[in-house]
Amino acid sequence: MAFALADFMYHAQLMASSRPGAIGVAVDIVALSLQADRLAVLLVKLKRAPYEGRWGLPGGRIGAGETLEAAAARELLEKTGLRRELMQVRAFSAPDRDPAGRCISVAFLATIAAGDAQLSPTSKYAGVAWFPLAELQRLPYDHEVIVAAAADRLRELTETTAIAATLLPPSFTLGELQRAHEAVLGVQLDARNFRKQVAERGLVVETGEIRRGGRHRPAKVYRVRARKNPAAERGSR
Amino acid sequence: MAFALADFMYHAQLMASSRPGAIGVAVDIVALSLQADRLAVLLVKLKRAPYEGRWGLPGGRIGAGETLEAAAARELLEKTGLRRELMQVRAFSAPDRDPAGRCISVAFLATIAAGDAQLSPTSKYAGVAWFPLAELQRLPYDHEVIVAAAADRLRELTETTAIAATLLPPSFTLGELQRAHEAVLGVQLDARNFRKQVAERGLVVETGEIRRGGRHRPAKVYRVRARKNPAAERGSR
DNA sequence: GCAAAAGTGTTGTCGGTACACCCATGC
DNA sequence: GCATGGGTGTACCGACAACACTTTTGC
Repeated sequence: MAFALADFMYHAQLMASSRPGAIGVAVDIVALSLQADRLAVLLVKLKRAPYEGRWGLPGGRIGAGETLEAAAARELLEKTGLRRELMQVRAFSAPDRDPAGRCISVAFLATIAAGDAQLSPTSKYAGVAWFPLAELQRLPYDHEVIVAAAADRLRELTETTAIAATLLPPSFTLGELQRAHEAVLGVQLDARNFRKQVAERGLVVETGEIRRGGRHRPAKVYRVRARKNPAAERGSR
Repeated sequence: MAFALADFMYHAQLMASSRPGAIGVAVDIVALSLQADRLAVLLVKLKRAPYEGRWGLPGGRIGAGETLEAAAARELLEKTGLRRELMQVRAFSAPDRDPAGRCISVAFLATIAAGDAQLSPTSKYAGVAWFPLAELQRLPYDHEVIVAAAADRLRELTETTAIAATLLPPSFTLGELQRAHEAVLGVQLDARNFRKQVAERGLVVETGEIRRGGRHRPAKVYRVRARKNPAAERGSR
């Protein structure tokens, strides 16, 4: 009986690993932040062959009872100590993307506030560091493509929402917000137009505080406003 | 013998779905088309427990050497005989979304031209049919959420691209294109503004043909223009 | 001739962009 | 006093929305 069971288990496992359904499912996290007013991505020293020791995106297999979103949040927490809402970017599934075996990966985007970017890596990872996007080295797996897709998504969102504020501390000046937008979009913005639009859209509200520092006029401090309802009427086109 | 094999398969499947690393990976296809000027989704009679016999999205596990995109294209081909480019929507991964065992699914959107909507189901599926989105019944799994997400994606794309033309035959009149946009967006459009914008964006070109039919003035026939480069300069905001 | 869809222009509004100067402070 | 970033208003333009009538055909 015991033998029969072991035999069954063995075959079941063979079936499982050779069956088309037995494909690894992982998440990769593209955590973006501002470092010296430049967009930077969080990379970790990988521990798994064949890329052990190289810098790559944090990530890993999803757990049995876990959604992809939960797995991504867990991985981010383990590697950085940060809890964040993550946005799905898309799935990457080239059969040869992981030389260690078939594994698809769903990429997630996380925005990290500048103040939180001081890392508290756990013992699990020796190295965790920010790398400016503009001068990114070659990355293992298909991580370069994933980073590019996530950055594109952030750009799209920045053009219509206040997501760039999540790259800043809870309160910030309009100058800081403008520099965040510029870093994400990769363009220079006109201060007057930028302020006008931020005001019109009602994305931020004044806190009443004033921040002074540097040899210049003090700046009003703002925070993001609780999301306005985006349900807008659609007109004719 | 046949019984033993079936029994073994059943247990192997149970095993596979209970192993942490062995999470099923599937695709679901949301094929959208126009039926009588209304947006409709392709559903098939499911064959797998516990929803056998119910209508649901076509889909299935991905193969060992297959990308998600290839799997989605294959499933669509198998169920409808149609070859189409598919767009990723997003991944759905609630642990309990499939009562038969842990399985994440990546949803794909396909647009089917009205002329191709005559189905040629293979013997593999008894039932394949179009269902108007507006009056969709309850669907098994999380298919309702998936359909909604795909329809949203189609709406977004319709507002900026000529994707709605892919719901039509290769050549079409502007009236047909307008009705396609209206069906997708769920609003009435102004004919003059619609034509003006289509012309300005250069999304379509005249074929030179004239289509006459019905007791009214004949219409010029158009086809989509090879994609204009969407690389546009970004201005200040 | 009449029903039915095709086809066509103008006007007002609004959002986006370009552009230049004064303000408050630290040094 | 000067360097630095904060803060403000106006004018032009292009995109979008609203709006009505003539054209061509089938019946």
